[in-house]
Amino acid sequence: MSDTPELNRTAPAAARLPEILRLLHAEYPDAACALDHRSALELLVATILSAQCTDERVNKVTPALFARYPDALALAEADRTELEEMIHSTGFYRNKAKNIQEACRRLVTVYDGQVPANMADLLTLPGVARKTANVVLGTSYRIADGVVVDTHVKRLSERLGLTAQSDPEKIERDLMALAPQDDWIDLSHLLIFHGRRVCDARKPKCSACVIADLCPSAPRYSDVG
DNA sequence: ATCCCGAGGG
DNA sequence: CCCTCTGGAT
Repeated sequence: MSDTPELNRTAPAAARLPEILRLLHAEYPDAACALDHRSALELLVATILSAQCTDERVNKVTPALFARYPDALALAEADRTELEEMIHSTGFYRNKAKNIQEACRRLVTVYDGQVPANMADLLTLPGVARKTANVVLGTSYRIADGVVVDTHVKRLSERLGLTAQSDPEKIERDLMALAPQDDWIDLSHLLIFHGRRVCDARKPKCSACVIADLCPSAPRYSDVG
C-alpha cells in the first residue's frame, strides 16, 4: 500500500492500529471466543479453566463437567475431589477447582446463582481478575468494559509496539487508549487468533504475516535477503 | 517474585 | 529436555 514500509512499521501505534485491525479482520472474519459454552456461567467456568491451558483442552473437559454440574448450585455443592478429577488435565487443578467452587458458592449466596454483568461484582469472585471478567462481559453480555489481555494479547502488543509496558493491566490501559471502545472486544479476539496461528511465542511466521509491514519486530526484506 | 499444574510441541 | 498454553493469589 505505502511506498515506504519503514515509515509504517515505525509510525506511532495510534497510526498503525486501525490498519492492523482492518487487515486482521479480513484475515479472521470469524474471530470469536473459542471456549465452548452455553451460558455466562459455563463461560466463566471455562475461562477460569483456561489459565495456562489451551482452549482446546478446556473444551475437552467442559462437556462432561457441565453435564455433571448443570448450574452454580451444583458446582457449589460438588465434592471437591471429584471436581478436581474432572478438570485434572487442564493443570493447576487444585487452584482451579477451589476457585470455581468458591466462586459458585458466592454466586449462589450473593447473586442468586447468576453471573453478574458488571466488572466490580465479577472481580469479587475468587479466581476472577480483569482478564477473566473481560472475557465474560464481552462475550456473554456484549459489554466492553476493558480489553482482554491474555498471554497472546500481551505478546503481540509488545511485538507490534502497541505498548512499552509488561504489566497486563498497564497494557490494557494502553490498548483502551489506542482503540475505540467499539473495537475492544474484537481487538482481543483478532490478536488471539493471530497469536495462535501466525505470531506464536516460539517461532513467529513473519513471512506469512499479513501485518508484518506494520510490525516493528518483523524482519525487514533487506534482512531476509 | 513465586507458586500452582498438566499436556503437547520442538 | 525446555517452552508454552485465553492467569490469579500470595
